[in-house]
Amino acid sequence: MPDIGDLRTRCVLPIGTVIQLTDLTARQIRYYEAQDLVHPERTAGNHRMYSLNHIDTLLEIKSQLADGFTLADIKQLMHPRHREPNSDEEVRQMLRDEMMNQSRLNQANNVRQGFGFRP
Amino acid sequence: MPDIGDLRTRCVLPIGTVIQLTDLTARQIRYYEAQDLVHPERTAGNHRMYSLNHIDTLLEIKSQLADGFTLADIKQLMHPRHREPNSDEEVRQMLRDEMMNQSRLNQANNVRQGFGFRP
DNA sequence: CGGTCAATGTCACCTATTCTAACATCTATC
DNA sequence: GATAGATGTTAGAATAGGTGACATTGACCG
Repeated sequence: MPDIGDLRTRCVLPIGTVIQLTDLTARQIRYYEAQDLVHPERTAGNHRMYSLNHIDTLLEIKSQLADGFTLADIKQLMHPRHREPNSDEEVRQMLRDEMMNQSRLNQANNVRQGFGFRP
Repeated sequence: MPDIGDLRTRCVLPIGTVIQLTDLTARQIRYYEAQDLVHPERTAGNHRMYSLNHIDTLLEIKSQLADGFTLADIKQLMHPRHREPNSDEEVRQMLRDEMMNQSRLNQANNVRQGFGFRP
């Protein structure tokens, strides 16, 4: 009898389902993994399997990308490197740069004024 | 943006996942469907897809089978045919029969005293 | 005991889904 | 225009899943 309680963290969803739930393409999902942003499990046959938390992460990535962030930025935001020299300040600088650098967003459809959090 | 809220009813799990979560075999899962006890959706490519509610149903079936019920019994229990002549009484009689008929359970491992509900 | 039925196992054959790797495209930036 | 980041596309191979048929097991019953 398996433990059904931890469904948020259990990897039960194949990539086809993830495509449906996130509206991302397989290419995108695999690329974000290659960039070290999601880490699905693998079946014995090497097929990726995702959890609901992975879905949330992917939707978050999608949202950040739409806001003009880079995958490298998002990676930093998700895994802040405390204790490493200059890293905190570097991240803050990147965020400041992003907020100043509205060029990407100006061309985009929705011109928003903030990111919901301030460095 | 898909609606992620109704995950209990959304069919997102392939049969391989269902096998893991229920500890049933593919043969059993498909047979219960053939007996009209579960009704998964199908992908465009004809692959079965299950929801969390389907998982619950399958675990319930498994439990009832372990208690000595027949798939036909379980179907009646799940879809009681009200309004049909004698059907209610028939089901009650079946339940009484099951409770009296301990032969199957005696051979089984766990000799239980009740079913949690009484007709 | 031999037959029957419900439930499950197993196998063969076919289709769908996913995998990796490589190359192409598009866009913003320098 | 060259570059880099993000994504599209395609080919070829492997895994996962589908159906259908036949075999097996264990109760039950005359």
